[in-house]
Amino acid sequence: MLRKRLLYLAQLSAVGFGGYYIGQNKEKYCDFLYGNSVTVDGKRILNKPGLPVFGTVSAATPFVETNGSKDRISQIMKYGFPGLDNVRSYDDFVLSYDRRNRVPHWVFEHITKDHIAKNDAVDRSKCEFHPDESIHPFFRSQNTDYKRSGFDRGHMAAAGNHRLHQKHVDQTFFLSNMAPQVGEGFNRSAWNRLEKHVRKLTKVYDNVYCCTGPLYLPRRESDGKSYVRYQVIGANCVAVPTHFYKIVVGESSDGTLDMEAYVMPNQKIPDETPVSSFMVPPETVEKAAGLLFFDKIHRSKLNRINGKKV
DNA sequence: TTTAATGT
Repeated sequence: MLRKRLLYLAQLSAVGFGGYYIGQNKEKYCDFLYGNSVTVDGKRILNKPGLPVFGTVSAATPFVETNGSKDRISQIMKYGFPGLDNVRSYDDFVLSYDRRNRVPHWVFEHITKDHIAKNDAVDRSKCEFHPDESIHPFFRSQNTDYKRSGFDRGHMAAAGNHRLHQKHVDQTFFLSNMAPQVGEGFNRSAWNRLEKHVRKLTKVYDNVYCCTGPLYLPRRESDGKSYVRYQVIGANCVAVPTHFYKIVVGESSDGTLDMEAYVMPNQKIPDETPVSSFMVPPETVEKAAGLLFFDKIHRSKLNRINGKKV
């Protein structure tokens, strides 16, 4: 049974990332992206989202007081930490900003029927893209960075998920919520279809929780070595991600939870490609992004992952 | 329908 599940996950991996290499070899180019188990004290543990194998609080967390060492920490860090995670809370979504790449690390949304219902008081065409003044000017992206770059200012928290108030949609137009996306064939089609799929989940689930962000995946080059290679645009060198991920949890009225995870390459994707072909095991995204998603979810509440009973 | 850029 376990063997069968591992095989299933391996197949999903091949399908999901195959999109990046359509018609090319499907050879693994970075083993850690595909691993679905970890070794702790010599024991192999199958990764499962929602199972914080290592605990959620790092031993290096600067705010944990142990044996009166707090004073030492404040001595060392007297003149400030170089960075924490730059979390920004807006009225209807939350994000963590990647100051190095001038795009989000992750964007979190809670979506219900109400949030996406038709609302004449809300008009997307009134919205304008604005630089986010809450980001330090060194790390802030500007409209000029995107202008004539060939890339769309692609929403991470989708405008269509925030139709409760005009103010909510407006806030999704901060450039801190954007990443450069291929326009035709991606943002305006395949990625848009994925966003619509997520909105449709509110027909099935009372509550939908959605985390979205960029990935910079390594690929094998002709010398046989793996490199992470991505374009940067504009005077502020805004990173063009190689891929984007979306991890969704649907919560039913009885409290049971279903999870779906997707990775799509930031490139023109044939229109007929079904959204489901971009499904990947959630832990694959976690390893690639360096993030843990929904790690407060208790295993007993998790019903399905990517449509498969767990 | 929703996703956007470009040129005037």
